[in-house]
Amino acid sequence: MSGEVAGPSWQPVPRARAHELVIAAIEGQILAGTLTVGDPLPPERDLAARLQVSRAGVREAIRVLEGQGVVRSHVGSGQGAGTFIAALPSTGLTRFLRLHVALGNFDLDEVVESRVALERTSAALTARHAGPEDLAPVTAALEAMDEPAIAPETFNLHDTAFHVAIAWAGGNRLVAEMTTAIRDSMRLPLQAAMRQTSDWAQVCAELRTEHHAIHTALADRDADRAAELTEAHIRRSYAVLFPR
Amino acid sequence: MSGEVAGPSWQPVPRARAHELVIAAIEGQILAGTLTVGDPLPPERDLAARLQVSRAGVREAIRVLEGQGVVRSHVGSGQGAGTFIAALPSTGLTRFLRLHVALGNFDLDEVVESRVALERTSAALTARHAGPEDLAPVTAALEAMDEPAIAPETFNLHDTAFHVAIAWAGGNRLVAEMTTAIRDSMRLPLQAAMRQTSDWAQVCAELRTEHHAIHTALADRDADRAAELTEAHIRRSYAVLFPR
DNA sequence: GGTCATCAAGAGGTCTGACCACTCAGAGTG
DNA sequence: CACTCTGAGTGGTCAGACCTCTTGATGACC
Repeated sequence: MSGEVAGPSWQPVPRARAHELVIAAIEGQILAGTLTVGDPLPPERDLAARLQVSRAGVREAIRVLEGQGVVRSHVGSGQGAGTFIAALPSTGLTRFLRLHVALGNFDLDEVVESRVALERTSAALTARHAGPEDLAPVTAALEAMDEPAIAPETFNLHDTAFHVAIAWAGGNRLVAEMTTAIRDSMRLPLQAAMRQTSDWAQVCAELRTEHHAIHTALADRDADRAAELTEAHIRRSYAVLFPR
Repeated sequence: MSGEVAGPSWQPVPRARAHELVIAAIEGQILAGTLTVGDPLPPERDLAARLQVSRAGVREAIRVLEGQGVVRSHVGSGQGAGTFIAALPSTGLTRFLRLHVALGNFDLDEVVESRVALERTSAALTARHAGPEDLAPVTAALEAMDEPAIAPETFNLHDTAFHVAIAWAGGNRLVAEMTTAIRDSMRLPLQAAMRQTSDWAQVCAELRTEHHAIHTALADRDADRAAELTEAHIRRSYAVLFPR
């Protein structure tokens, strides 16, 4: 309690926990390129022994990385068993957004603005680069929504599929992952809003029309129009479904 | 091995692991709204007893949620000790992107396109909504980069700060978080590229000019110009620093 | 009465060692 | 040759002990 006055600046030492050291070790190998997609991690017991931590610490680290979609574990023996570097970004990102949206860390306006930014890009990319075969899932979702007297739940499902399919057709995986995660995190809130809508048939009809217009723009390879229509569609949807 | 032919469709049962059940339990409380930011979780031992799993399972679940920035643990006793619902989206998102970029799940073009989409939006939002006081950190980063004969590492640091500050000045936390995470995940690759540039002084001067132009557009509250300049700046930077 | 050292309690952090469940490879068997 | 069985190695789970940290109460001392 004495050296506070003008002493040498003591920077707080991190005091890392065991599992954080393990994460850092694995992350280091990944960033260094010595561990790439498909590679196996050593067995938990080995890793624990090598890093001088308990197996519990190793397992906690693996859980965190698994939660981020970086790693994937399989029980069993021989070929295929063990923990491997994976490429499953969706798993982690979706839960991440779902929880933080639910916690109110991001409110509706922010989500809408983000969706607009990402999906404008998706739409433009898809219009420019996607051929008819890439548009097949988009078309399929579009037609599924044309079912007469469709229930909000079903519609919402295909609606999600429609937007997600456009995102992936654009060929940009990062944009697509973020779009998927955001749209997915909004599925339940959107569904609740749809169920509370007074005139569902009317709303449904409008959404259908807008979807068809977007689809046409994509098929016409008109990037600007597709982007504009997508932005208008998203903004209008939220305005209708979440009136203030 | 007999009932395969036209038997009743057996859907695979999930076989969830213990920690996943714990996550689901906590996530359920969050989605239901009974657990919000600042609330404490029961002590690990209690939670384990209530959910009928071992403490290890509870700890693995908490680690996953901590990795996503949903929860935060503090040792000790009394007020302030324990595990709490938190709102730290950055922590998780940054590592997520850093690792997946390193793993090559997202390549450079995809990252650039995403940055353009997000930062165009940030720039426009900032130009529209931010007052001079919100622009202070942007200005500070700008001036820090004007230091003559600045080292690439230092420049890169302030460059990151500049773009991140714009993102936050826009007032959209989701866009800002994603922008921060992406920019941060590119810091090391960018730094490496800057160090390898043949004519650093020249590149540096160009980047400075573009930054100043963006700053002026923001101060002028010209959203369209700010967005256009930002897009051009990002695309040009990558074209110069990562020539093919 | 105030101030300070001390200590107990309660929280997370760690480790150990055991056992279970699953899966594959290969030995053994008809 | 085909099938079955078994062993071994992997992650999954658990129980229990102990450590460290932090707080708040206790009580001695001034």
